[in-house]
Amino acid sequence: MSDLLERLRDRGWRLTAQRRVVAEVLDGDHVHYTADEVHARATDRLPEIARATVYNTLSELVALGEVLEVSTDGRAKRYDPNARHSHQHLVCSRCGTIRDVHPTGDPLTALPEHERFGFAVAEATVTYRGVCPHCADA
Amino acid sequence: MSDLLERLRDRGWRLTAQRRVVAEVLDGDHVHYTADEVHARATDRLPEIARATVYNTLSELVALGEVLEVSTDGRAKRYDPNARHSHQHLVCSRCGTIRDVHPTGDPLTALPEHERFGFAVAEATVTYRGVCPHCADA
DNA sequence: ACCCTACATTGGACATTGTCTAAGTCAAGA
DNA sequence: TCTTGACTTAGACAATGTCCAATGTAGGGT
Repeated sequence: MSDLLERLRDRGWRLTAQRRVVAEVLDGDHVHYTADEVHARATDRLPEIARATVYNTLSELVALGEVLEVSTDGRAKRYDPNARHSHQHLVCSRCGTIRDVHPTGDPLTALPEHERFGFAVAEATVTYRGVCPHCADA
Repeated sequence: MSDLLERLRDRGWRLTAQRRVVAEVLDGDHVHYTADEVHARATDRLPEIARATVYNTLSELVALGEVLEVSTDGRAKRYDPNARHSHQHLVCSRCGTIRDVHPTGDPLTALPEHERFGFAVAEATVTYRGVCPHCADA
């Protein structure tokens, strides 16, 4: 993620202070912030950044394939900067904590041809749910 | 689904016209309506049913395990009456159409112990995405 | 180094989806 | 039939996301 800004500039992205800050907030693995969480953290570094700019920038990063959009609970979408390594998610059914996980095999192969109904199936996302160790104690 | 109302009455559910209508709308397999779609269809049969009642009734049906809540796109949740047979979903990435599908094997077994991070993993939901035949033509 | 200008940002209104509450209504048991 | 606690209602409110016109600015051209 550290050379993200260079990759984006190479693709003709105009580099503004706002975009830099959003990218910095998402830097680091295993982060799954909502748009408003990104906005709150961005505001720490650039106090007047607008909510709409955060939404715009996140959408662009998703469109460029640099960030994944994850919606595990029907509430706010979360943004996952770990887009370069295929993975799935494990979600705590109590507190909502998310971890990246790596199941074995390719889930696409589990869907037989006669269950595809003529769709050009391109992707399979798996969400595992269970109680995390922290919530199990409480 | 046809004996749903009897099962619910056996569990002490108070049977009102509103609840009956919501259950009737969800009757039939392979239906994946949003709450507002359920409300629109319920209104055809019972013009003054309130939106809140539809939301309440759907939540109760989910809590009772009679209906599944599905959120495939971060937009409105959809309600799936096919809760009695385990299945997954295939979603068109253009038009959002949803089909029930039955992959082979159990996706839970694909998550090794060392990838569970101490979670008591209880469930795995898989969403397949691709372009449906209808959208491929257009 | 300084302009241009196309693209980005801003703030706030608006849209969608879902939740809550207080007051009125009714299903079902006695 | 009466009673009562559960159900329904309407509308305000909350959370999340989108849109727009006005303003600002990054980066190329000179």
